[in-house]
Amino acid sequence: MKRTYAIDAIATIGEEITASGWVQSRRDHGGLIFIDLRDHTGILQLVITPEIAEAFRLAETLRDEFVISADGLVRSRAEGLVNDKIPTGGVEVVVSTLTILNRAEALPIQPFSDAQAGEELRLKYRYLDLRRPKMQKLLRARAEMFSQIRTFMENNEFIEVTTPILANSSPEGARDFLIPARLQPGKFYALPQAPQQFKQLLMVGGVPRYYQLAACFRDEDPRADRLYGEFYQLDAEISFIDDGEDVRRTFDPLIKQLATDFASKSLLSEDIPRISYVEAMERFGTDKPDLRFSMELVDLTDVFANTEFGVFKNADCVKAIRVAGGASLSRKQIDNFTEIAKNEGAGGLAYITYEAGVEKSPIAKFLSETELAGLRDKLQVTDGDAVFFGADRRMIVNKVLGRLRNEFATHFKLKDPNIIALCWIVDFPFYEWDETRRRVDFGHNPFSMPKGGLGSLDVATDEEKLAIVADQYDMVMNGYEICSGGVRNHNPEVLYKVFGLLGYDKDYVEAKFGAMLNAFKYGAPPHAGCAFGVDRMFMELMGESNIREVIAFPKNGSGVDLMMNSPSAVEPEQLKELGL
RNA sequence: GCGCUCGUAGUGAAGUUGGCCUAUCACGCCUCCCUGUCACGGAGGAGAUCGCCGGUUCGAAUCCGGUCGAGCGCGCCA
Repeated sequence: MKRTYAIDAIATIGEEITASGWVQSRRDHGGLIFIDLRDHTGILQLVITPEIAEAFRLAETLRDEFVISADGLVRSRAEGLVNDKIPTGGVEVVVSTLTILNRAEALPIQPFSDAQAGEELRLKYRYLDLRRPKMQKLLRARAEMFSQIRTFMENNEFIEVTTPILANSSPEGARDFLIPARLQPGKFYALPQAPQQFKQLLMVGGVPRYYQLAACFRDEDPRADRLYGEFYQLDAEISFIDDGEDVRRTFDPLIKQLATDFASKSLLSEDIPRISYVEAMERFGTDKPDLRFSMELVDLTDVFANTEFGVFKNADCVKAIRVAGGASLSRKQIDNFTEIAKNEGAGGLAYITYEAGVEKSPIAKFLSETELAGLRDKLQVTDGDAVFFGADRRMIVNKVLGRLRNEFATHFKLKDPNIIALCWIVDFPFYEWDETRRRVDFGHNPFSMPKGGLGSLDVATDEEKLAIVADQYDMVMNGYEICSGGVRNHNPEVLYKVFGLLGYDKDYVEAKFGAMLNAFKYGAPPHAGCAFGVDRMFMELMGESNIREVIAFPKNGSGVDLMMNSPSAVEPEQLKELGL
């Protein structure tokens, strides 16, 4: 007897096989029973006739999702009995022995219905949800992507090193998950937000090229593109390089391969553009631009330098985006976009629509003919377009128009799901202005190298500090940040200095990063690296817009695993043992 | 923490300008019939305190207030 998956039955006509799986459906004709047997390869029709009395008796009791095994002869179906809708529709198995391996109660959700259950129930009964062909496909695709990544890394001489899950709390960054240390009462481990320090220590330890498909843990509120609690990174680091471009060039082929060979998408361009942070903010209003559509921000501050229109006159900066076909937007739709603009900090949303060569707008009458002409010229306006303005402080204008650019692209369906547009955003500012605390703070990773090294840090004013550029870079895929990396700071003097500029003294730095500073005293090579958020990248490559959809057992928005009921209370004895 | 949207049989939806709702439909579930179906078909049946609490009203699934839960966004995420 030969064990067979559903799809393999096609190749075994005339043979006796054993097929196992779930009952997808039972069609009981009284004197003849058909069973659709389902496994991960598809559906196989079983035929049970009353001549085989024992099998027939069992078949009459079958219900959806019973787990069964059937022995029988594979035969071609007669003319007219072929089912063209499934690959195995030309064959069927005449059952000689039927075994019920397990029974199933009536299901709380119907995984195979067109009307899919709500997410809450799908997560609670994830093991049923995972039986759907789509989820089976996603599980296998993720394994395939991981396999291609590992092959690529190994071909490029990276070695995988696993780093501790029980690690230290990191002072910067996200909220930590803390683990009480039983053997060290009063002290705590933390789950790593990323293996950042360990991978740098591997460089000091003489590992030239490290990678890891690393679990990372952050206790921050989730989003549609951000899982709660835990996620995976392709974490990598290379020693003896001091230029981020070397890292970027290393990974360009991998990401292109995943987009084309793995996900069967088209690249917007073979060459992956490098765009500076400042340029990205000016052109797209964001540091993670979706390049599948243009609709760039155009600076009109010059055009309106001498304007009489109050809103523009009083603004530091006036910019606009041209929305092709925007003149067709209804009043109500424009109100919706205005609401979005206001949520991003805009006072309102000025706009002009162009129809039959005439401006139609609540604000056109405040603008001179020269201004209107300059505007048309700079934005290359044609009939049917609409132009939307931002006028405020430069930072707010960029943020508002950047968000609107994205919303308009969604509204006008400019985000082609078959195209992958990649870019690297480079030269992030080392420091950022923290508006709430009214002070300069780290913009990103304090471990990255300021461009220009120690010399660049010889500054005093906040303005000068904010102008320092870090050798730090992100890769962006269709508007999602999928990678972040940098040339690391392997020089203790520079590390003291970058913290010093924020008012932290040597003792603070040593207390927080003692292990790494110590290591750097004994011969640390220059090194650089990056980390890809593989779950988010996988989501976009699969054309999904919710990251939980592509993960086997995700937690919900409140950090709860609805299936396992975690987190949960623990026994008082357990707490006592931990001294809590 | 804040904003927006949502919450109706096991599941997915309709009803939400108060009364015609004794709440509709599909799928699922239960009983019976049926030898070529494949979303099998046919006959019958059970199943909902309309998330929860309170209020307005002669009357609330529907209006109001509160509360709980979910999704999305903001804050947050070096």
